[in-house]
Amino acid sequence: MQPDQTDRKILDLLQQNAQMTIKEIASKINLSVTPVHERIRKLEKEGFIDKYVCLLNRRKLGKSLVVYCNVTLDKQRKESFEDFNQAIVKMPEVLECSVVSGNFDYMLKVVVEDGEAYNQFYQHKLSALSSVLHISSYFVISEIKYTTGIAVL
Amino acid sequence: MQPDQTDRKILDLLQQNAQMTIKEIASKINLSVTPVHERIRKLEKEGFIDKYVCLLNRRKLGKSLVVYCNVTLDKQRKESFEDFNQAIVKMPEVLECSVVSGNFDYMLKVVVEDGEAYNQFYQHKLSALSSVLHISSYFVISEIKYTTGIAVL
DNA sequence: GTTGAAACCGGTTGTCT
DNA sequence: AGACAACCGGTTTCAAC
Repeated sequence: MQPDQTDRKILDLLQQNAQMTIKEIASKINLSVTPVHERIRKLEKEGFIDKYVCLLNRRKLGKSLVVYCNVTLDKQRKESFEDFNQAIVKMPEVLECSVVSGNFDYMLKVVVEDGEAYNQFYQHKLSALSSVLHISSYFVISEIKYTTGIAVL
Repeated sequence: MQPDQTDRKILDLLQQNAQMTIKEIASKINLSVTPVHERIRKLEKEGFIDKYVCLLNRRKLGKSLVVYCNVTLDKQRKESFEDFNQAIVKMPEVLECSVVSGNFDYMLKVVVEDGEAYNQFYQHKLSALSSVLHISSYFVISEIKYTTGIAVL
């Protein structure tokens, strides 16, 4: 079942700030705590809410460099995709990895300390995979926008 | 001041699951609740923790399509970058936008319902910006990995 | 940093409308 | 389905070690 407008309001508030209390949410949408509480439980149980996390400050923790990578695999080897996927999920530097359409196979988002750390990652981890044929790296110079919140209203 | 190993353990647990109680964290790192509580408050106050959010399930909410875009601006106009940045931050479809090095200017991550919705976004919102010279779109076919958690240990 | 206690507040549950 | 009230558990603060 798709969430109604009230549910969507709740989802939107929680994806902006998961620390908001049920009371605060209730007052914002002109309801009492009971229905808000029930709706949240329902949204969690039905899988509309995947998880609650905290977002850390990359820079303050020394992870100053973000790199988007385009990766092309060696399609001669039929096991290339499976091998690559399994290797990628184990790499903590890789935050996002998707198979994409177009003139390369994967789009990656990599977060590391600095250029030197990226060089290490590139040479010894990413290009070291036998399934990888080609990599293009795009270094983030300035982050204009970053949000985990999707449009729900 | 940089967080010590205990702080980093706490940060790692919270970026995996922000609902974990202080009690649970304390038992996992063999400490009592008081110091854990103090460390979390300190990490929040000093800005290592940016915010607490919930991550929604895109698919269940009908946002099935993710597209990475490479955007090139019209550099003849000196106000292009400022115009573009201001427009992008207002677009709820755009979750990530960064200035990057290489043969184009911006990398975007866009989340929409489907191909038709992307077409609408592309034609009427993104390419409608006067500062935009060229756009390349890479449609996500399969999401291999997605996490907001950076390596902190 | 630990323990224990107390106050507080939000989450949780049951009942009523 | 929403409002109200009582209970429970975790958070928060404090004191003493």
